[in-house]
Amino acid sequence: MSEEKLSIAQKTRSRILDQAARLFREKGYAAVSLRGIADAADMKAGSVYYHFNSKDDIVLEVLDQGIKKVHLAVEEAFQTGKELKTPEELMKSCIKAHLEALLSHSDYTSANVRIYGQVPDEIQNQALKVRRDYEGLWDQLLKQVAVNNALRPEVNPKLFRLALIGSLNATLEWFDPEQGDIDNLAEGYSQILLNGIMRN
Amino acid sequence: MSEEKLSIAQKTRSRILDQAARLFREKGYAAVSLRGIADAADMKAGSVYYHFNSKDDIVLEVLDQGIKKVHLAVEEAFQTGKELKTPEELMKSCIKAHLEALLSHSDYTSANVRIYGQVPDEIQNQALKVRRDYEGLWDQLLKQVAVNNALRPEVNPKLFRLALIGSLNATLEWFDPEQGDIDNLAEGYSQILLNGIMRN
DNA sequence: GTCTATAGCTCGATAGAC
DNA sequence: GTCTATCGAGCTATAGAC
Repeated sequence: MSEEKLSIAQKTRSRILDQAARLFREKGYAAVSLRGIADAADMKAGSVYYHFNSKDDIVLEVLDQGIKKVHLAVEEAFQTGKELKTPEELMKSCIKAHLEALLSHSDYTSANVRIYGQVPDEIQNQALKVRRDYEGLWDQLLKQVAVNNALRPEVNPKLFRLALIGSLNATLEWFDPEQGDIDNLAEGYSQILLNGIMRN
Repeated sequence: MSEEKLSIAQKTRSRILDQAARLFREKGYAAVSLRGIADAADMKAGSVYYHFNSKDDIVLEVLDQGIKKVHLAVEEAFQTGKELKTPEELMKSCIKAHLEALLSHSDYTSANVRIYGQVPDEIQNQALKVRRDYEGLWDQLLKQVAVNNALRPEVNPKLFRLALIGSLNATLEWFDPEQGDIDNLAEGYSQILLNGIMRN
C-alpha cells in the first residue's frame, strides 16, 4: 500500500497537503489562504499552482484522505474479525480501529469533520461519495451483528450508527493522543456505547 | 424571562444576531463578512457598527447564546425532575431537553459547535466560561445519578459526559426538525446511551 | 519547479452627511 | 440610526523570468 520511493514532486505535494490539513483544522476553510499554506510548506504562493490547480483541489483531497484513512483501518478490523470474533468483540475492535486512525491522522480527520459543512457545494458533492462508502461499511458491520442475534430488538441500527460515529468523531475536540491512552479511550467508549451506563 | 416590548434598536440588534448565527453556521467564521451579515439583515455594512463594535463582538454573542439556550432548558429539566423521577427517567428528560433546545435554536447552537474552534484565541477564551458551566451541570446531574447507585461501577462519568454531549451535538449535522420527530430521536438516543445495544 | 510581480476583487473598519 | 465613500490590507489566480 505505501510506496517507499516518492519523487521529489510527490514529496512536495504531500508536504503541501499535510500543512493544508493542519491549517484547515485550526482555522476553518475560508480563513486559510494559499499564501498561508505555501508559507507553512516553505514555498511561495505561486509555486503551489504547479502542484494543484486551485485551493479547492487541495481541500477536496484533504477531505477525502480524512475519511479514507479511517475507512481502511475499520475495514481491516472488520475483515479480520468477522469470522473469528464474537459480535461484541468485533464491534469493539472496529471502534478501536476508528479511534486509532481518527486520532493518529488527526489533521486530516479533524479537517474533514470541521470544514466539510463550510466548503462550496460543488466540493461537498464531490466529497460525499467517500462519506457514504464509510457509512455503508458500518451498516454492513451492524447487519452482521444483527444476523447473529446480538442486538437488542428495540435498537435502530441506523440511529446507532449516527450516534456512534458522532460520539467517536467528537473525541477530536478534546482528546490529546500525546497525553491520553487510546486503548483506554476505546475500552471506555465501547463499554458505554455497547452496554450503556445504567445498572440493570 | 422574555420581554414583550423590545425597542426598535433591540429588534434590529436581534435581527443582526439571528442572521449572523445562520451565516456562521453555514459558512464558518472567516467566510462570513460584515457585508454579508448586513445584507441578510437588510442594512448596509456601516450601519452594523452602530449596534456592535466589531465582527468579533457579534460572534462572541452568537457563541454564548448557543450554549445558554441549551443550558437553561437542561437546568429546568434537572431541577424539575431531580426529586421526583427515577435516575433513568431524570437522565432521559435531560437528554430530551438538550436535544429540543439544540435543534430548535439550531442556528445558534450549530454555529457554536461548528465555529468555536475557528474564532480568534481571545474570543475562544471569553466563550469558555459558559461552556464550562454547561459541562458542570451535566457533571452535577451524573453525580446525582451515581449517588442513587444507578450507575454501573465501571462507568467513568466524565467520559460518559463527553460521549453523550458529543453524540447529541452531532445530530445537528443530519437531523431535520421539519421532517423528523424530536421525541422519537430523544427516546432512541436515550435507549442507546443509557442501556447500550447488546443483548445481555 | 520555484520565483516575482501584479491584476482584480473583497475584507474590516472608519468618517462624516443626513 | 442608517447611509455613502473610502483606506489599507489581504485574497485567488495568472504570467512570465529563471
